[in-house]
Amino acid sequence: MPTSNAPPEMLTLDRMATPIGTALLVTDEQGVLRAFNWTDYEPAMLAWLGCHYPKAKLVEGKSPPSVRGPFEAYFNGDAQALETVPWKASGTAFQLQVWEALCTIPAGETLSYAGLASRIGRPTAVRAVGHANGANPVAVVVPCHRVIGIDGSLTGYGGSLPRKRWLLDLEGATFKGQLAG
Amino acid sequence: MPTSNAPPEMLTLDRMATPIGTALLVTDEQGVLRAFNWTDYEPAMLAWLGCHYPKAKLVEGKSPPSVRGPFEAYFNGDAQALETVPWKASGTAFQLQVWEALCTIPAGETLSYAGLASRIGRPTAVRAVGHANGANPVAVVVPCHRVIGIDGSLTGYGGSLPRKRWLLDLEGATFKGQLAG
DNA sequence: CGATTGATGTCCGAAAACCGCGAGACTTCC
DNA sequence: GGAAGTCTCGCGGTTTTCGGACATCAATCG
Repeated sequence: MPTSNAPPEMLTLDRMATPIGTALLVTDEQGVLRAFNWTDYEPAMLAWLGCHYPKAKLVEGKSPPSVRGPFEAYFNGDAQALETVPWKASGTAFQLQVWEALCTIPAGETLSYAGLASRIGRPTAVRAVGHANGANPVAVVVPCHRVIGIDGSLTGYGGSLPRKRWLLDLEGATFKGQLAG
Repeated sequence: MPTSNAPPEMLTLDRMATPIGTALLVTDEQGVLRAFNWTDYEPAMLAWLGCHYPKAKLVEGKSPPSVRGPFEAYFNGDAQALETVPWKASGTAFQLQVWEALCTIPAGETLSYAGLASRIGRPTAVRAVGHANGANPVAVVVPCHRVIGIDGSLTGYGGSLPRKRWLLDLEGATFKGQLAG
């Protein structure tokens, strides 16, 4: 099966209710996840899509079960469910390197920005890693929320810190500022 | 016939001997001229192609007769021959405006930079017009060589001044510094 | 212990430089 | 005189450069 590297011609936008807001799932013709976000960032996401996939038509519709299913399982508490979701991201070589490294952090664990920087062989590029982290278009599936400050504090998250806290709680990770019990 | 506005996927590079050097003709799948230059600027032209048509594959081959024929006629002395050659250029709105205005200068005539600026409705944008003139990717067909200083001197030409002089001579234009007779 | 600084990739906006010009003021040299 | 050259400056789109801001962290210095 010849997997095309050409940019997608059509993208499907699905909406899914979650405990932390309505999620937006964007998949291509092959059912590969191309973008993920929450509705409060919908304009920004649409702009990003227009910039990175200028020729793609965006239509509303359901994502395939191979994508939608794992998301439903995840938000029902199955922290590993998203590992099977196929994704493809558009970015610079450095960003792709960071995003792939993110996927090596298992659910339930966390890593510091410095640790992530070391893991891609550039121990000093800490801030650059943080920036690349924030540019991740397929949040949650590429688990940028598992990166926290070296002292265990949550520092930042594009989808708002409460969501980062909620996701890490669901995955059973430990971090600073966590509610006791 | 649906004429696609999409960037070309394949470009054909042809070489043609002329009295002023070997010319490079670049045409797309529809036989539309996309670039023209001389071999002494080949690296620069290839770089330009790579920048403006990043996805196009460049192959050596003959241009279609609808392009090659007029060029041969032109260099044999038929000054009007190139008016039928289809061309398409990639540039800013301002540049496109300048390049189309250039095509209103008939063979055998010249126009000053200031005159060209007035003709597009921006009488003070003289240097900008000169700059856009120099960025013309389809030289000779879009006759940027017919623009000269207000005092009749040749000023500049991307393909070197001797070529500008030769082209204007072929077209029967008058200008400063012309050989008597 | 608090404040400061340096390293790093990417993006973005502002600012400056670049010119295939032309007009006007001056100088030169018959 | 005056024709032709030189200098200076303003013009404006494009390109290049530069500086700051960041989802950080460790080292340094009072």
